[in-house]
This record gives sequence, structure tokens and C-alpha cells, in this order.
Amino acid sequence: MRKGYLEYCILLIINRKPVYVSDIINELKEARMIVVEGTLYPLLSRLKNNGILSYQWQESASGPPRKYYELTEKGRAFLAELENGWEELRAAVEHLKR
Amino acid sequence: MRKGYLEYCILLIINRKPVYVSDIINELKEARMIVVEGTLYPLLSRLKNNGILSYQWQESASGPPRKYYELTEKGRAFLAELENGWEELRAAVEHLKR
DNA sequence: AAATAGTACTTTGCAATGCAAGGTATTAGA
DNA sequence: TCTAATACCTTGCATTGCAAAGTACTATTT
Repeated sequence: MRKGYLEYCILLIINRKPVYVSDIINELKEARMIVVEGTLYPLLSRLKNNGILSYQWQESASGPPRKYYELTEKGRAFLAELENGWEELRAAVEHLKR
Repeated sequence: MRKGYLEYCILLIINRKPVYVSDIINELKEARMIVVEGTLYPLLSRLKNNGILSYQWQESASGPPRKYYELTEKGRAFLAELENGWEELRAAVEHLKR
């Protein structure tokens, strides 16, 4: 399945509360989107380097420490843009379908 | 901005009636999607080579002849698949937004 | 009829996205 | 101390979309 707008979906998830990669994959799975690690890590790194995300290391009771990501100020603004883009695409498809 | 699902939008347009590239660009413009020739021609060629589309040359009153594209049987089946994919993505985004 | 302008189709090269596959490092538990 | 599990990271590839430049045909103007 073609994902497109994966970035948007991931930011929607992170926007709710800080999460690490496994959390993200599980939430996507609940929404019936299958995404793998090899897709997420580079994407998260890119967003972090662009100042959209920040992270904090956090201990785990059952394994190595985890990177918990959250949105920066800039990230919330960027999410709002993606929201617009999504609505525009949705409107376009609606328009073309009738 | 990344469009994703551009292929879907284009097949929606061609499904209504045979069109050539300029028609497609205009209809997309009406739906507020800006797409250029350099994107469309390779996409249409690919779809034609995959048996999704066929075309017929048609004279023009005001210039060189045009390639009018239409969906094949296989193309209509493929469009139905894309329809599913789109609905799945829409459902996923809905799910993640609440 | 020759030159010009306009329309239509095509190709090439690049950047971004997503995936598969394989690799490294830390921790818990036997 | 060794093994299994968890977590993070990297490399190489296929696909998608765009910019830019190029080719070919038609109509119009001179």
C-alpha cells in the first residue's frame, strides 16, 4: 500500500504524547498502517535535524534505554501545515470523484 | 509539497471520459492541484505500458494531434484498488486524529 | 513559400520517500 | 558468562514527482 502522508500520521501520533519507535509502530498498526523500522528511523532523524522534533533518553524496565520523541514549537507549526495539505488533498479527491 | 495519490486522481479524471494531457492539467487545476507536464507524461506512459490505459490519436482544430487516454478493463480494476487504498488511508488518518 | 509562434509530446537528470536487509549496542535473565 | 530480547542505526535500491531542455507538427503571418 502506498502511504504518502506518512510524515503527517507520525506527527499526529507524537503530538499526543512522547513516544518511541515501538510505540509509533504499534499505533500505526492499530490504524491499519504497516510501517517498518527502516522507514521510521531515517524519517525521525530528518525531522529532528530540521528542528521539528526533539527527544529525551528514558530508561526502560525491560531493555536498553529509549528515545522518546516530542514536537518542538516549530514542529507544531509544521503539523498545522501538513494538516492543511491533507485537507486540500482530501478536498481535491472529493472534487474529482463526483 | 508531496502529492501522493496523484495516480489515483489522474485515473479518476480519465475514468469520466477520454482526455489528453492538457485536459488533465486543467481538471487538476480546478481541484487545486498543480501538476506539470514533466510529471504527467512519464506517469501516463508507465500506466499505458502496464495495460492500465490505452490511447487514441485524435486530430485537433488548432494544432498537432493529441493522445486521448482512456481506462482499459484492467485499468478499471486497478482504479477500484486505488479507491480502497485511499479509503484505508483516510480511515487511518481519521483514527489517528482523535 | 518561408519564417514564426503555438501546441503537444518526450527525454534526461535530480531529489525525496519508503522499504528490505543487515548491523551495532545495551540490558535482563538463565 | 552466555543468550535472547530490545532498541537504535546504516546502506542500497525502487519509485515518485519535478525542472529543464528538446523534438515535431500545425496554423498564421509576411
